[in-house]
Formats: sequence, C-alpha cells, structure tokens
Amino acid sequence: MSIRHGLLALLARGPRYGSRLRTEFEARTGSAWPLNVGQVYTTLGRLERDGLVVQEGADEAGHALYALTDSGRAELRAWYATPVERTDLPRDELAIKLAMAVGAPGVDVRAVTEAQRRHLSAAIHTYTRLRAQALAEAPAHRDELARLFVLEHLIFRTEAETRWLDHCEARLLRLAEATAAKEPPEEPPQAPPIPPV
Amino acid sequence: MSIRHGLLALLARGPRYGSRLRTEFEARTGSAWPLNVGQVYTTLGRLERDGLVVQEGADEAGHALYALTDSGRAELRAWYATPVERTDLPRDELAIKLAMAVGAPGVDVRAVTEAQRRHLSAAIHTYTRLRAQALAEAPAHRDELARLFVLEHLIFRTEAETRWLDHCEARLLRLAEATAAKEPPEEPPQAPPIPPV
DNA sequence: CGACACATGTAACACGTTACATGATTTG
DNA sequence: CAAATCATGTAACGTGTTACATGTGTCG
Repeated sequence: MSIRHGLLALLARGPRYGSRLRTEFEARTGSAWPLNVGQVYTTLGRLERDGLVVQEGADEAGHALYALTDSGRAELRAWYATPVERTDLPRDELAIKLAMAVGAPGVDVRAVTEAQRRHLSAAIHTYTRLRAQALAEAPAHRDELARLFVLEHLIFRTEAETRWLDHCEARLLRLAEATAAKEPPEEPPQAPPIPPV
Repeated sequence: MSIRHGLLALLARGPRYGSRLRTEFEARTGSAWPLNVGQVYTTLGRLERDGLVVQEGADEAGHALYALTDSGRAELRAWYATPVERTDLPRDELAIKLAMAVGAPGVDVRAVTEAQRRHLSAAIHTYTRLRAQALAEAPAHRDELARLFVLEHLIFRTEAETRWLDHCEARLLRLAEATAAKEPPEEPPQAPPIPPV
C-alpha cells in the first residue's frame, strides 16, 4: 500500500499527470525504490476505481491530470495520522532465513551470516558515500531533504541489521562452547508452544 | 518469496504435511508473522507447479506428505548462499511516509513522527518483555533459538527506527531555526537530478 | 527524415491473503 | 451424539511488477 499512499501524497500538492508523479516519487525516495512508470498508471486506475482520485481536464501541454477527491484527502489524512502498525510490516527475509538456518541439516549458519555481512558492509559504504555527497550540496529543501531522510533510514536499518548479525553469531558461539562437552540432543520431543505477540 | 523459501527450508528436514509446516513455521518465527494455513497449501501448490516439491505418499496417520525435489534442494542451497539483496528489500512504508510528509501542505511532520514514536515505544516494550521471558526458560535449541533471533531482529530494527525518527526531528529543528529569519522560497525552479543507488 | 525521449496505457502474471467448503477425528 | 479441533483444499481478490503497444513530439 505504499505506492497508493505515496501517489495520494504527491497529488495533495495539486493535480498531476502520470509521468510527473513517477518523477516526483523517485525524486523523494532517491531511487532507493525505483518506480516503473506503468505502475503509476495501474495504481492511478485502482485509486480512481476506489474513488480516491479523479481524472479531470488536461495540462496546457495536453497531459491528462489526476486530482484528489474528498475521499482521497480523507484517506491521506488518515494515513499521516495513523502510525505504521507492527502487524503490517512485511516478513523480513533475512530474519526468516536465519531462523530457518538454525540447526538446519547441512547448513553452515556462519557462512550465511558471513555472506550477508559482506553485502551489508558494501551497502553501508555506498549509502554513506551518497549521504556525504548529498550533505555537501546544501541539504536545503523539500525533495533533497526527503531523499536524505530515506538514505539515512537505509543506513540506520543496515547498521542495525549488521549489529544483529554480530549478536546472533556471538550467541551461537557461546552456545556452541557451552554444549561442547555434552552432545546436544537431536530432536526435542514436542514443539514448544508459541508465545503470543 | 519468503514463504516459498521458508517452506523449502522446513522440508529439508524431511517430508512434511501441510498443517505441520504451518506449525513449524510459526514455531520459528514466533508468530511475529503469523501464517494462514491456507497460504501453506497455495504455496505448496505453486512450489509443486515449479518442480521444487513433490507430493508423495502419506503419513501413518494418512497425512499427505510433500518432499523436496533435487531442484528444490538446489534452490534452497542457493537461497542460503546468496545474501538478501539491497535491491529487493520491500519499500518501507514509514520511510516513504516521512519522505512525503516533508514540506507537504497541511501536514505536521512532528505529529507524524510523534505518533509513530509512541507506537514504536510500545512495540519495544512488548518485545523486550517477550525476550526476557524467552531467555528465562533456557534458550536452548532449535525453535527456541530461532524465535529468540527473530524477536531480537524486531528489537534491533525498532530501536533503529526510533533513533532515525529522533535524527530526522533534530535535523528538521535545526533547519527550521536556520531559516527562521529569511522566509524559505516556496518552490525550487527545477526538480534536481536523482542520484544513482 | 530518422532516432530518441516523453507520455499513456494495457495485458499478463506472481505472490500474499482471506474466506469458505469439506472430511475426519477427538472429546465432553 | 454434538461440538470442537485438525487437516486439506480451493476460489477470489489485491497489490506489485514487468513487458509490450502506441502516439507525439523534438532535435541532429
């Protein structure tokens, strides 16, 4: 639902045509998440279907303009006002991969984390370079600032992921040492209950 | 694609039936990302369609068993060996929301971050409570450990998001003070070029 | 004129998700 | 026996995504 709301947000500045929405979207997200042009039109179609947007009139240049409806404005207001729920975060692939790797037959958890860590390192490097460059040229207004925020979001997230990997490895090491003497039992008799979240 | 690979990973321990796969999946992800049973069957169907899995034989109890094919094993090996690419991370809704909120008409960025921060706070609280409880009862093996990792992943990520919000607010404040004297220009003449990532 | 970029769609598909429809088995 | 639970599907939909088909300018 990110694209839907992103487009609504851009339309809040006034009517826009499809191609321009793509440009502005990427200007703010800094091409961290590139947006296919076709996607804009399909999404606009669905927004129109749901009554959040109407196609009305045209540009001086003849571009087909889309504008918010009252419902659209209401939806947008609600989006800003409501925090992103913990429950609608998408599944994190890395977390799932590691969760599955623990104790899996023929899987070297260390190799998995190692490979991922290298990748994260490279990513951090790229991000910080971009950030320095973004900061150099006056992080003044609007789009530049938005782009900087997105970039820093990626940096914070990547750093956290790196620290998490370290943490997991450390715990695995400690556990391996602790159970070095007595051979660990192969299979627990029953699956333990799942704690509610 | 997380579910596909998650199921493949679980099948690496041996043939399983659908309902059991769901139980084991949630046992490892700690119900952070609950999995509808129906989803297991639809996904198994698609895995079978793609030749990564075959339905073969039955349980003593008559449960229909699914097993990995060679392709399935290869796919799984590739999954573990390849790091999660930066480019296939899903769009982050919070990042997009903030990027859109910057300088948006009639939007109080501060209110947005404030609401989100409250939510993150509550989440951290819940997570750490669960974590303490998980650590208390011997974080011994397999599923328990996996669940702990997932939980800690959520904690690290949430903390990072909180710090990021702080960071954004601080920057906004500084910027507001700096431009308090001279009124900021409303619209930059041209959209700046998008830096490659 | 030909190449290129811009602008607008649309068709097709993948995955995730839920709701519903059935059997079979257990248990009060 | 009735109710609850387990197990297995399937139908239907939503979003995201890409590939393709055009038209319309512009510029060398």
